[in-house]
Amino acid sequence: MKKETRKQEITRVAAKLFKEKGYTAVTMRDLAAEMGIKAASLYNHIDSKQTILQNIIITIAEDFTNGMQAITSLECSSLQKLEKIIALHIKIATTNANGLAALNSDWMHLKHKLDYYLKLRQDYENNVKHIIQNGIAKHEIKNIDPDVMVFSMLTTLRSLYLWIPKKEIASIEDLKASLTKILLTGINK
Amino acid sequence: MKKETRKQEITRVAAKLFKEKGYTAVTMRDLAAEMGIKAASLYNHIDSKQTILQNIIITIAEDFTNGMQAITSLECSSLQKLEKIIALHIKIATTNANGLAALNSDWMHLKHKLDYYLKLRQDYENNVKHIIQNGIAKHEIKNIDPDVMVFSMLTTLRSLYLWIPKKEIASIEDLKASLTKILLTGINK
DNA sequence: TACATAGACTAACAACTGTTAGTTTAACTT
DNA sequence: AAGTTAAACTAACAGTTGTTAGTCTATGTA
Repeated sequence: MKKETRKQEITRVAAKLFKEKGYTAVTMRDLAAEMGIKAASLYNHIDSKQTILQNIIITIAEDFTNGMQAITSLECSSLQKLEKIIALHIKIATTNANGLAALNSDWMHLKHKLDYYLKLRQDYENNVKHIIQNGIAKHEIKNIDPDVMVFSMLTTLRSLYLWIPKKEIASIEDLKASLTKILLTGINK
Repeated sequence: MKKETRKQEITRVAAKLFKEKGYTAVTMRDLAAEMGIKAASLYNHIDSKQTILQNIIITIAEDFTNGMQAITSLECSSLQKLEKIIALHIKIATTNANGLAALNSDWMHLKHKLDYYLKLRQDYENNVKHIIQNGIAKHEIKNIDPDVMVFSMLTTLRSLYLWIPKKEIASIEDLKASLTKILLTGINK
């Protein structure tokens, strides 16, 4: 566990502020004050406000993409894959709740990387949908509108960052169990 | 159906812009341009940017509160009440998707009415939780952590505004049916 | 016709925005 | 001891922000 660089510290603190007030509402002076320095000093470490947002969001989006890649290449049932997806979301939400907040609320403020982000997101959703469609075809999953299933499941999982910080670490396993039961037995055949 | 006043028109257009970019990122000049007038002219109709946000959010929050009050006073099973709650969310999301977006993303930018909003929201959540707890006590609902159930159900319902505008009006009834099945058979005993 | 009103306009404000330039200071390296 | 560097600082910039004051114009009413 290497010591955090100043740049990483700024990114982490920025994510926290973005979660509280949103990207646009957080000024570089706010961020500097939270770091205990002046706004101009931030620029010794980072290029711009925009690249802070980029770093936060793209890092997480790629975490999801990599996680999904691992899951799709598994040889297991659709339900088991969905279970892995739930675990992936819980993992990332516990690791980086603040960053997830920025991803969920401020992605539209991305500039250069907006299209890239949207592609990663769309690919991810398509993967979830294919897993569900496969499950329906193999009679593992109820024959309900797959779009509605994807929506219901992903909106819950995408909001975990709001929820997890309130729970103690010990109960994360319980959360995973409850959530799996709620999300999957509703569609399990 | 009375004709929309200029003030209502501004509120409606503001909600649309707030949905796209968020409250802070939308300037009064943006809003004026969308209305086809100059920023200063807006002030012939509204008091401030803040009161626009207030009107949007508090109106909807009170719609939810009133809807919940009607539901809690019903004499029916817990599952039927939850079904009514799903219907309430779909109703409001179809009526005012843009306003819901502002409520979900920009409530923290409320000033005078922030505490009032938070109270309405907390009361609403408590009501949902009580309905679920009652259902568990009466063996209508599976004995899973009620907090996780409330979270899962409400985050899905609160995100409907993102989803519904993509669907045609004809399929809203289908959506309601699918969503009820997904959300309720997962917890139904 | 005379008048009142609604609703647009221009001009301006003080405060705040992200960012740059140039400088200082304290800690490591040689 | 001398030199280098990381990382803070002050000062300032050009543009943007919400909002106010005062003015003009068309429409409806007496």
